[in-house]
Amino acid sequence: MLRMSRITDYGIVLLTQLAAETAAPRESASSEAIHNARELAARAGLPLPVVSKILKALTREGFLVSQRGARGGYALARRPEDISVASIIDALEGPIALTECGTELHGACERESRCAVRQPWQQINREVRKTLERVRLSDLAAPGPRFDPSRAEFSLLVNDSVPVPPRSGARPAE
Amino acid sequence: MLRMSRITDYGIVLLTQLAAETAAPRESASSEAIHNARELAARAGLPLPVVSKILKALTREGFLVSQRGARGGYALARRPEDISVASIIDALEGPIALTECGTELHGACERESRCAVRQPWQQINREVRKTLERVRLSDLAAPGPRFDPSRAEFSLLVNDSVPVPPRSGARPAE
DNA sequence: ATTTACAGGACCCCGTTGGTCCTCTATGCT
DNA sequence: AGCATAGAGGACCAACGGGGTCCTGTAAAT
Repeated sequence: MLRMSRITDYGIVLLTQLAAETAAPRESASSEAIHNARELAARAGLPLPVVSKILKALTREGFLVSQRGARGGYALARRPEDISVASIIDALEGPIALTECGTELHGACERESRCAVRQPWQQINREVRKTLERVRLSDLAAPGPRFDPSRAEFSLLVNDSVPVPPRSGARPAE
Repeated sequence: MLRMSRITDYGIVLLTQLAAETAAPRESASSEAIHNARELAARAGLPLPVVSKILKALTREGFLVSQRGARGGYALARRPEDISVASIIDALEGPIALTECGTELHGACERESRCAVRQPWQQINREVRKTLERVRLSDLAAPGPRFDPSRAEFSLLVNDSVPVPPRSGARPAE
């Protein structure tokens, strides 16, 4: 169904949690914004090992900064409004492309030179990507009821204490 | 990578072939526009059984009309400009949704009432869907160099005799 | 030194997807 | 009438990838 992988879904949820925290109370720069994997997993209602894996990936990809050792954890590396949903998907899922030949890279499909649908697909992919680029992490985390579809500002309830279980498959963290 | 299934990809290629045929030479209504599965498979460079399966599905879903028996085959049920890419994806792949809770139907995610990212995702899905709805089969099949991203009109070469192998995995039909 | 947490792997199971095949029915042709 | 063609429908299978677990190493705080 035109799906993203679950990992990406989870990743966005986790980043949203961090972003909400960051945005909401104060713009306290440092220590308040750090959260360890266990805590984030619990809040998201996801198994710790999975969350851990995702957080590591997000760190490698530059979305998070990590602090090792006791009292360590993760914090956003950039401001939520500087992180687009498209970039998260790129990082966790590879380049956004509905079809293989939708990628700009050549060679994936051998007879691509004669393919009639290749160019249109690339165009479609660009459109979809633009849509996803307009949506920022701050839009997902924003508590205010801003809501303008064409500008991609969304409203939602951020419930700080009881968060964000994304899918039916999610089991309680342990 | 935010992928569509290969079946859907193939389906769009097949429909595009039919559409190009319909549009290009003349608007001959009837007998010229019918093509059997074997022929379409050969032209697409895809295995016949797979193509057959897809064509059956597209018929069930109302995109094609079929003629059984000798000299039978398939033809477009509607005009190419009345068929959106979104509707094809819907038919072959289920509802367009990046995440499960992106669907409008409830109950998929048990704790959806408290989920912070649900509403934004629904919005995002609607945006993506709108993009895919603007693209019509006629845009994919059109030989002319119309090209206006914002209006979703695309240019491409339609090579009539040697067509449209979609992916690297495709083997010659037999 | 001990404990807490992240880093980076290896590993494995299960579902989905793509692909095949077989039988039945409808239609055209001779 | 009978044969050949072509779609309908469904069972079945095999490969791949995703998501989930676990283990070992290292950094930092107390």
